[in-house]
Amino acid sequence: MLNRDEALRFCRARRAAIALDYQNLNPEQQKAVLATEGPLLLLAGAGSGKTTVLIHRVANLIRYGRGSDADEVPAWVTPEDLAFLEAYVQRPDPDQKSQQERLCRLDPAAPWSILAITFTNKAAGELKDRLERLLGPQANDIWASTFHSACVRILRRDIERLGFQPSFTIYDTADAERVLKDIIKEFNLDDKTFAPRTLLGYISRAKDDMKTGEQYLRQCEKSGDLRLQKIAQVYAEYEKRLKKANALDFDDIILHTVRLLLDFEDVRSYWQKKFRYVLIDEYQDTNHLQYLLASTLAGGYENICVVGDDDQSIYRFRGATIENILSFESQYKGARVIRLEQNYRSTKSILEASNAVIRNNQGRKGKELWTRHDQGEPVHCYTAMNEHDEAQYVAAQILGDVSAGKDWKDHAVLYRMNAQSNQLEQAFKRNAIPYRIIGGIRFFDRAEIKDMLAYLCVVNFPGDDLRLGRVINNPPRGIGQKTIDTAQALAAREGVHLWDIVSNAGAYPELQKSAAKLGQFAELIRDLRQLSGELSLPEFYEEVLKRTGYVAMLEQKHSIEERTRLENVHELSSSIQNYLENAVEEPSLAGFLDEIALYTDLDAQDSSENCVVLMTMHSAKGLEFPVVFVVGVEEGIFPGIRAIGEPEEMEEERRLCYVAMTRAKERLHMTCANQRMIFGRTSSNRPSRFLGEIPAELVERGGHDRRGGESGEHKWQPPQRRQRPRPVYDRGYSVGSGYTGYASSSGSTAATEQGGAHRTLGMSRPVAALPSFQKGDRVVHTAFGPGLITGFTPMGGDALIEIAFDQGGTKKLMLKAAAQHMTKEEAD
DNA sequence: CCCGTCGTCGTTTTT
DNA sequence: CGACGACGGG
Repeated sequence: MLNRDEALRFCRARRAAIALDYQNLNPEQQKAVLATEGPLLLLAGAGSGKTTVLIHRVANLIRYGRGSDADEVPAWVTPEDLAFLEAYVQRPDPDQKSQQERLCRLDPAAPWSILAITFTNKAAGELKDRLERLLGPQANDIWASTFHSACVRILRRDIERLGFQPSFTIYDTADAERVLKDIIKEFNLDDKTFAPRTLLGYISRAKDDMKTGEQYLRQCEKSGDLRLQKIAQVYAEYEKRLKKANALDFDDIILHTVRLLLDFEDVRSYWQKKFRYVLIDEYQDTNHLQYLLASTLAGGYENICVVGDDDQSIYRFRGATIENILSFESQYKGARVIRLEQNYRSTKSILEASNAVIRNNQGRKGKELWTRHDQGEPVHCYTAMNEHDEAQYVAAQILGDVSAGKDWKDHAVLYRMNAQSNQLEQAFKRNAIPYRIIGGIRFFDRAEIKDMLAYLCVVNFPGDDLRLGRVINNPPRGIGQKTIDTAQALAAREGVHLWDIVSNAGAYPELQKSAAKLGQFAELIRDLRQLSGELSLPEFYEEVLKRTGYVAMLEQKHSIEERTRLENVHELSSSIQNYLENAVEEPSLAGFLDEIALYTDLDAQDSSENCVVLMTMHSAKGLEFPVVFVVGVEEGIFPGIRAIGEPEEMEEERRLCYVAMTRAKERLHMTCANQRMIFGRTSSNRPSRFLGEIPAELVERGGHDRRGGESGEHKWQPPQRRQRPRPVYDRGYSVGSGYTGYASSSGSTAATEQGGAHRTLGMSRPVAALPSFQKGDRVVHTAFGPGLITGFTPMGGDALIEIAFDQGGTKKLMLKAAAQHMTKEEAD
């Protein structure tokens, strides 16, 4: 037993000894790792090493428990131990490491008692991976997951208390909108004043407020607003239908979990006892409900650590409330706050410019990032004549960088709206720049994939009226809308599922005409249900493809579209394979559907692919690139038209600007255009106010500045640039060399190009229809004449091909674009 | 019942 | 410009 003074010294030495494990972290980061107990707010600026801290913090909990943050000493500690530890801190000896660990450990946390919540599956996956690398297999027991998957795990266990079957299905946004649309139709409401999407927003907000349909209705009745009352009625009906279908939408997953925890003391205390440490990442993106969930789960030990950056809150439009982070300290009295302000990512110029912009916001905690990095280049602001010129500038800069030794993948182009990507794509195709678009249509959002999943859902649970309605006449079985309406009306009247009517159609005189067809369909589903019990999942899926006639339907047609769909449908079986390989529990159809519902993004993007990346500024959050282009920085676009005159919205746009700018490590370009065509209309916007907020001395201007004459007529050139392979920009993009002549013809045809107009290059398994050229083919190009394909590199949904032309040397082209101008040379 | 044409209306996104 | 939904002819 130590005396008081010795105990104090022991604690100090213990903390210092533990800190030795984290010497590569800066003092603030170390503090965050070592502060294990009680509520902690970690304000982590962009590029401040947040994830590293999170990982080490978890590791510390598992290795040392609360050893670094406690002022108590185990009774078995002797003065000799104290002496040992103090000496160890002075001169660490690797041979004595295990002795040090034994002395420093205090209630080490079991992996399963740690809950680490992130927003995306990707982030959760990365967290798990890095933890496993650091801690070994025990990391698998850590609950590192998204809000939604953690809640589903909780709900599968206890949701019966709320009157749902544990086998509930999950409705995605499209499903939810479908249900709303049906209700709107049934209620005879105008779908313009009651747009499903808008209604879903109201419902979402009501849920965030923890209002049931009934409660919301009562609240709206008091308000006297007729439209709100209608909306509340729709919500009540929506709630009823989901309950009947045993379905939960994304909001319900959180809402019902919170209900479960609040209303059932035993459930609550079970989970509160289980989770000794709760960590929430991206806290600035949480909504009220998620706050409730987190604080309730952490309500036992109150060891809650939230990590976030109020300046990077960009999801207000989907319910995130910056209040959660701003008021954390008042929610948790005695909460510790640690600021991570050292930035390890960007140059001084980029950081100072970003700081200057965000400083114009009112509602923020206040935080100034700094770096040890060099000043670097100024921020390059280029004023283009139009969007075409803008895209060409970006392309030319990238070509310059690459010839100076940079990789394609060192570049990212960020825009406000997906619609802005088109011109950039064209420019990249013209200049043979391999690129990849992130976002847009995703694999699991494709119609054919949703169709197949709907079949699986119906087989899993025929009472799934929504999915049944989707597949009943798809492929066409002669079951028309009228029949479906009749059956639906019958189901509503009798209070049963659509399936109950369909599978027993003969009993209803109203369905006399289509009874045979309905019977056939019912038979199909019954057969499949039987098979699902007998076959393995992949075998079963093959049967579904065959027996539903879906594949046959696609095989009949021969357009590129159908070929692509066919491939996608087959591709789904690799998702099944993937599920089987990674399944934690006994794999099942229900388990697969569960996973799919929440893991829209199963196959993470392959970041090793050497491509320029194009994405929205929103998608760029959390990423970094040596060179970043922020395009369309104009009033009306960024900030968007809807934000002008709305101070709150404007601040959100500014935060978005901050996020976009801080993605850049070495060089940041921001561009705007004097004139731009968007949505088929030409408009002329002034440069964004955000540009004006960057101190002039940090900026280098270029391009066609309207006011400053043509001062910066020619764009800035990177100092290290020596030669450029194709001086496309300098010669002007519309007239001149044969190359650009080709470019303009491509520009006009590109819109009709097969497959290319679709965003097949999304995050998920791009199975695009590629024109059938391959390495070794002899081709004739309309602009360059005959040649031989000497290189073929698949890239996203496209491919970069290299062609050695008989005259004029070797050119690199994007296949989809080039195919427009190429034919195979017939063998003679 | 199926497929084609015309007209409308456009942020941002994860689960 | 282009995706998607509402109508009307085959």
